[in-house]
Amino acid sequence: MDSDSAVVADNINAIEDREATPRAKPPDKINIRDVAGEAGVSVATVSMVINNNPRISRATHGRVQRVIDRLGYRPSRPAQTLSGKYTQVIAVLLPALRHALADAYFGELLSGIADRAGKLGHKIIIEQAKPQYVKDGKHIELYERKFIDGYLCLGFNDKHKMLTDLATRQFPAIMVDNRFAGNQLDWIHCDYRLGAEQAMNCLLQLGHRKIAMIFAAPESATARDVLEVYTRRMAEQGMDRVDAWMADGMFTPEGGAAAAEKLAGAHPDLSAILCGNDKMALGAMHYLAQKGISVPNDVSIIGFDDIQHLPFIHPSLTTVHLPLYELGTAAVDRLIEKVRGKAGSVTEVLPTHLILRGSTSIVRNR
Amino acid sequence: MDSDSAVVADNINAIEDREATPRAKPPDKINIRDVAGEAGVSVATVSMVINNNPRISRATHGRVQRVIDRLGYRPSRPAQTLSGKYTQVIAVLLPALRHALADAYFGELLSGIADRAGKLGHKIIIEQAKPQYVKDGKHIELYERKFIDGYLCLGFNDKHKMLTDLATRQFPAIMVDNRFAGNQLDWIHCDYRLGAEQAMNCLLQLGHRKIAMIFAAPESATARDVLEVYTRRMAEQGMDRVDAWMADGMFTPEGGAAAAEKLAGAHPDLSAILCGNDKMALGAMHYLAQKGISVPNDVSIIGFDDIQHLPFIHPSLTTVHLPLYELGTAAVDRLIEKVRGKAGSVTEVLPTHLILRGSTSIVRNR
DNA sequence: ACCAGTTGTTAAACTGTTTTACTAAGGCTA
DNA sequence: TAGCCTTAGTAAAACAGTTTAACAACTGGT
Repeated sequence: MDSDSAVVADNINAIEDREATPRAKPPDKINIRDVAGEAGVSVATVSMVINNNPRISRATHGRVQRVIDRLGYRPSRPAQTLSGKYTQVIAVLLPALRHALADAYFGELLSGIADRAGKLGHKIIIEQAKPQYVKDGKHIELYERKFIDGYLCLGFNDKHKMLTDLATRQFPAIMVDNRFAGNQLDWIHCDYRLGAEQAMNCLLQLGHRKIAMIFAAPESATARDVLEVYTRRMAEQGMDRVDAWMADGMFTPEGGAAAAEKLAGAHPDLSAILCGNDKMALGAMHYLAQKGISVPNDVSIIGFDDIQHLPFIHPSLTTVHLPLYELGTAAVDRLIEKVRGKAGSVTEVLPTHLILRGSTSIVRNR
Repeated sequence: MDSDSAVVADNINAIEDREATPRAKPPDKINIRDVAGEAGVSVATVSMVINNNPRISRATHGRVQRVIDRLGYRPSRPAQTLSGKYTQVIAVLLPALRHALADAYFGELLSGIADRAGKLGHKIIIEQAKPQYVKDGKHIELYERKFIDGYLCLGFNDKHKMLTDLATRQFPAIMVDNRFAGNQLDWIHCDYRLGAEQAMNCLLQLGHRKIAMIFAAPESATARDVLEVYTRRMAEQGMDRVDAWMADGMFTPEGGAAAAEKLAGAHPDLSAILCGNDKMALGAMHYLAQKGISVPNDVSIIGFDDIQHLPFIHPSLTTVHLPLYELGTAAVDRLIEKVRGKAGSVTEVLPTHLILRGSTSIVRNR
């Protein structure tokens, strides 16, 4: 009977299956061997077709590619990584700031990074380096367990000692928009010096001399670049004791407002304020408006960043444009080159430019 | 002598190594076999130690663990993934909005997702579903090439047809803070109906009847939930033709301002505006302030989201708090359960609550 | 006709882990 | 004391690719 022979067949199959593939695999999950069998070539050939190896002839390539398409075969990334050298994943490390993932500055950098990485067939993993995270050595695991090929470090400064972990181990890593103490790490950042010169040129040419500065995070090298230019340009104008003309605005609008209050209180005759970023400039403008001090008629304001989508700011903000998106794309390029061993040490600077808008005007005697 | 026998042993090892591994491997890269050899156990035992398998005795576990620590061994994730079932990575898909990565709403969701995923030993990959990305089928590759275990979809609505690709293939995926056409996908979202009821209760109890609404994205199910409650509650008050009381604010402050202008023009007697999110509420308030219309004396405003860090908003905004952070953590939990096969279909709602601040007050005859 | 060189393809080794089936030893019951 | 569970550990197969040495089939030169 059919059922009998079926049983026998089943038993035979069961034995053979036991020998060949103990657990039956779902037939829809096809691998490189299936493709090779179907195309009548070896797995090596299929692998070479996938990777566009020129050793394969056009004819074979086409034939195999057709089988791949027909079967809907997709190479397993974990297998490729295990066998090959790279993960095609890069980590984006952020500091433990509460709203880092909702920030215009990081958002612009991340857009550039994500777009470029995607275009180059890389994925990005985003991690926030919270204290416990660092204590557990998760940032080291990331590379050592072969999750990633390398790191992009955003928003860190000299205080973040965990970066030395990456430096001493020689992991491929690039600091984005900053430098790290003693150049232990490769870096690429906007030309904050140039930006500061552009801003100071603008204010000085408009006749301003009593220029205050709202800075933030002096533990960051690029922030110090700006401070240094500001200090020098002021000294050139005979203003030697600038310390009383500077206040920390903590990178936030509220901090900017508080700093503006402090500065305006100490120097009622100030005619311009240079701000370390747009958010602090926004806060300063808000404070001045409340006090009935007109921007730009009484006080001129310049920011840094040129963040998009500042809603309803009046007057519009004159600012130093930082090419953050381009910085993100360039950082990805440099990191991948570094991973591939094609790059020596990376130290690169991207030019800024001033965007003249409504918050600056010629100085007026007050 | 000891040194002699050591030399002999070395030679034997050298020969065996030559046979086993033709190319010399860098000695710093140690694997499970090295650990097994050093500890005098099989690789299986080491594997079981790593994974805390109870089959291993306390004594052996301790001995092997010590070797692991001494050698600084870290299991290779790609190898674990290849051999095992899971990648321990989840994809966060975002729509192709220009500043999605700099948005307070997404930022809060992402924080919850990132924190919870990290705590559970998972990594997150963030991808924006741009047209070309979808056309290339990258969103499908992500799962089929075993980059990830599953998807969290943020900010999508019924218009995003690419989600059906995930649904038809039965990939583990959860829509976060929305539903998808015909419930093809699992979802978890804030209780927008409840939020709308809370907001309407508030306004009605304050005596408001001429309540306008600034909505956005009616192609989104949760947005429709709010509209539906608004329409019903208005109808209960005898207000049947509400269409003229509604305007699309596009989720942006500018859109909110424009919508407020349109509504205030059509209904100079309106006494309150319900806004689909805080950003549009902000825009509406800005427009009203410019027109000399006082909030809340002349017009009450209620928003949705309770986004943090709205700088210098006066009066402070009464709003429906959405538990976005918690939603993010819950979404991760549900997705991982689903990946592990521990969950059936996921349809979950998280309660909202009203935060009463300064932008609402009792109605006043105008 | 023979040898060298080029081209295209293959077999086999290798990547680093998990898992399953098996074994040996020890303890318990009948 | 034989028989049967447990317990703790091992050997080997599987996972799904890449890489390389070797080889076969041509081509061209002498």
